[in-house]
Amino acid sequence: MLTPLPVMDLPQTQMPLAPSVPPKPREETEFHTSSVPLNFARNSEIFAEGEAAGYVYKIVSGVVRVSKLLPDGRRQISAFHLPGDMFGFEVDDVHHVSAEAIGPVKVIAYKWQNLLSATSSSSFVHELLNRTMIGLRQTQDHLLLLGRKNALERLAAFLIEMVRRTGSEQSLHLAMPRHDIADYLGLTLETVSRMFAELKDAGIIKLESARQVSVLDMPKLEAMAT
Amino acid sequence: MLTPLPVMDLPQTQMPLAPSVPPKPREETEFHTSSVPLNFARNSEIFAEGEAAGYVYKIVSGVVRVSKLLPDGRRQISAFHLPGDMFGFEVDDVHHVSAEAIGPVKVIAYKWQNLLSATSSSSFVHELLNRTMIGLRQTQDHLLLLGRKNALERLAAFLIEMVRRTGSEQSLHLAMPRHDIADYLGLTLETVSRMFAELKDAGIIKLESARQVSVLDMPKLEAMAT
DNA sequence: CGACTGGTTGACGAGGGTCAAGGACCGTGG
DNA sequence: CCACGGTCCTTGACCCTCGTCAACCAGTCG
Repeated sequence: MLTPLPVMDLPQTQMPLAPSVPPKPREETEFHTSSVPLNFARNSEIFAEGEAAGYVYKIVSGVVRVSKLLPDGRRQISAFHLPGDMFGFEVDDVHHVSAEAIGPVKVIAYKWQNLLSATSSSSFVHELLNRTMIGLRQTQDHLLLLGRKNALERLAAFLIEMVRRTGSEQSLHLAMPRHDIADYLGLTLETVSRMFAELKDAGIIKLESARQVSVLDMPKLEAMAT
Repeated sequence: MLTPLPVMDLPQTQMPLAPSVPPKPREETEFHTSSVPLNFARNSEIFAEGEAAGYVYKIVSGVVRVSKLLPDGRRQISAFHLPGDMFGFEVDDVHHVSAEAIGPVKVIAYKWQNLLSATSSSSFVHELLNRTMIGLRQTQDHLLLLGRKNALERLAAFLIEMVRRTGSEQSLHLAMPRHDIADYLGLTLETVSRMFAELKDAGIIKLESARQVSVLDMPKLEAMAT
């Protein structure tokens, strides 16, 4: 199940605010260990597309967005990661997506090489294979959403996904702004906002605030997600 | 590198034409072996969403589409698989996508359990992990296409992908009809047809026939894919 | 209190979907 | 050899969903 091995409890240095340079695992801190706890501030970059990959991250707290950018700035968020999730796997040694902290985030970074080395149990490779296959499945589901669902269906599916993953039936808290939801769903933030209003007007959800949503009629919401 | 082990050379029975019932690996044929060669006719189903999973398939010849359906018939193709590709992995024992032969297809089916059992080398698990991570990366790239690219960019990206994967610089042969391309790109077949015409009118491609495309200006095509 | 970030709402237009007609290209059979 | 049917493809006309642009509102932090 992958639990951190020898963990150095680093003095948790205060992180600079975005968009300044994010902290990376440094030679000195990872000298004797394969797992390093790290903190990231709101909107700071955990790793960037094109950067050398070498670590796998497991979230302790906070939410992370993983995304790809086009040269002109259009962005697609491929996943949100919640506490317990892992991200940062790469086939080769280059990241082909970037990862950013949506709010303050605590992660544990594992050195990729150590995980696949002979010393590590093969059960870990199975674990990793499992997580990767699950990620692939979720991404395929998301393809269907982006390729074939309309705006209302997309938002409904998003809310259902969040309710399921956070385990919060009512009074769901959304960690991310409308802009991130839009870039996850392949929409604009205005359209996301309009669809929230539509679900609200239909009596399916209640907006306590922009980030705090109560699902009033789960069956109807599920019906809308098609 | 995963090559078939003891292969029984089955009498290659003539396949029924679609949409009749496709052949599945049967008990009698897999009794002593973990790999079975199979043939599928045009448009026949290799496996369906919701069906029990138990085999991994490697394509010998032909092209396979992997897709998901919404209840009302909207379809998203998540990938096309060419000879040498493998597909059919599942985390649990149920297929969450379906796979169909686009034309006549020859595959080798491997029993999933045998591949992960103690007898199989751990290098195979690494191989599988690699293929899955590559699939995940390609799917993430496709998310960006579906979520953020316009119709012309999508078709350009598709043609570039096909040129790269088939290794055919000029005179690319497309195995699939417009409808499948559309369902892969999240468009309608009419829009796909119009974008083909647009690329043709711009002098970037030449349409020998609907399925036979010559790329006249690869740099310009790459520029259009954004 | 003011500045900033984030969210909502409206007016308008464009990109791509829908509907429809017709053309091209097969393989089959008379 | 040609006619026929089926599948696939193209093109046009129209329309709808969602993106764009803009103004305004709400909450928060100094």
